[in-house]
Amino acid sequence: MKRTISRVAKELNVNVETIRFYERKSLIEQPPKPKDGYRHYPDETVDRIHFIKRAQELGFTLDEVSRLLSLEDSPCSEVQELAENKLEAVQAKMKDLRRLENALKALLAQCNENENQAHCPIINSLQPK
Amino acid sequence: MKRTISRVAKELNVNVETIRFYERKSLIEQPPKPKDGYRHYPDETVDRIHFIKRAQELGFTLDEVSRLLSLEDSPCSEVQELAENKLEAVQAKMKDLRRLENALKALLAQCNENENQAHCPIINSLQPK
DNA sequence: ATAAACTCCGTACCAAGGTACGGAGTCAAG
DNA sequence: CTTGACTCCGTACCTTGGTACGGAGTTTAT
Repeated sequence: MKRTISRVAKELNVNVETIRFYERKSLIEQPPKPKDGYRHYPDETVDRIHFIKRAQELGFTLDEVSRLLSLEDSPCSEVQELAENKLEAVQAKMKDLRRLENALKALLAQCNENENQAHCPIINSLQPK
Repeated sequence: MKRTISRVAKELNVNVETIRFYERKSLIEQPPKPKDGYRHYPDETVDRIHFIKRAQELGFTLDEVSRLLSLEDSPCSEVQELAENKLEAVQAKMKDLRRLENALKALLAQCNENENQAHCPIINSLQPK
């Protein structure tokens, strides 16, 4: 029995709508519509969606996944470059979050030392002097 | 001379449209429109936008900023709770990014050890076996 | 007094990654 | 053979934090 779109969805634990969305984005190819009946999806499409999902778990956007898919048979170096850029972006984001973490921790520490529970040092720090 | 919206924008280095956007979101109050002429913006509004911008720098969303603004004269504990939640969210996000960082580093290491430059181990790891 | 610059207001649009809806066609089970 | 489930397709909607546009009114500079 042929694989309809909802079978694919079930196999991969994604929504039918998501698959159609990937089709619209040209991340996967829409199988031809048979004279009568429903479209059926080959193994390649299932594999491709799998690929997309794994790449997303690595933090790649769909646009980047699209590039990765186009590099499937390309030399390592091009893929490597994408991965390096992503790594840098991840590290930059972490740096920013560390800044937030430190700022929040400092403010919370001020709260704990605060005698005057009626007025919060966090609010104070946000108000222009 | 009264402060028009573009004066506020210039003072705070934000767009006029952003100020209007905050008005629509009820983060700031729109000053009444005089019988003739333009609205003019009091110091309080400028201070409030300043507050918004600083809170955003701490990672708070506009919805959260809205809550913070409503807590301006509330006991420390409520503000503290918001900040603690934010800190937790920041730390959770960092944890996720560290996972990405490690995964990407591991893949890039495989690339560097890779003899067969024609096929990339990153692509390999994304493809279903 | 007229043109340039600014305000006001409603509405539409942007990214990203989907989700939801509605109507028509199709398929499978009882 | 009918009912319920599924597909197909286009389109609209969601979130977040704004940005852009267009026309009418107003103010300022020359």
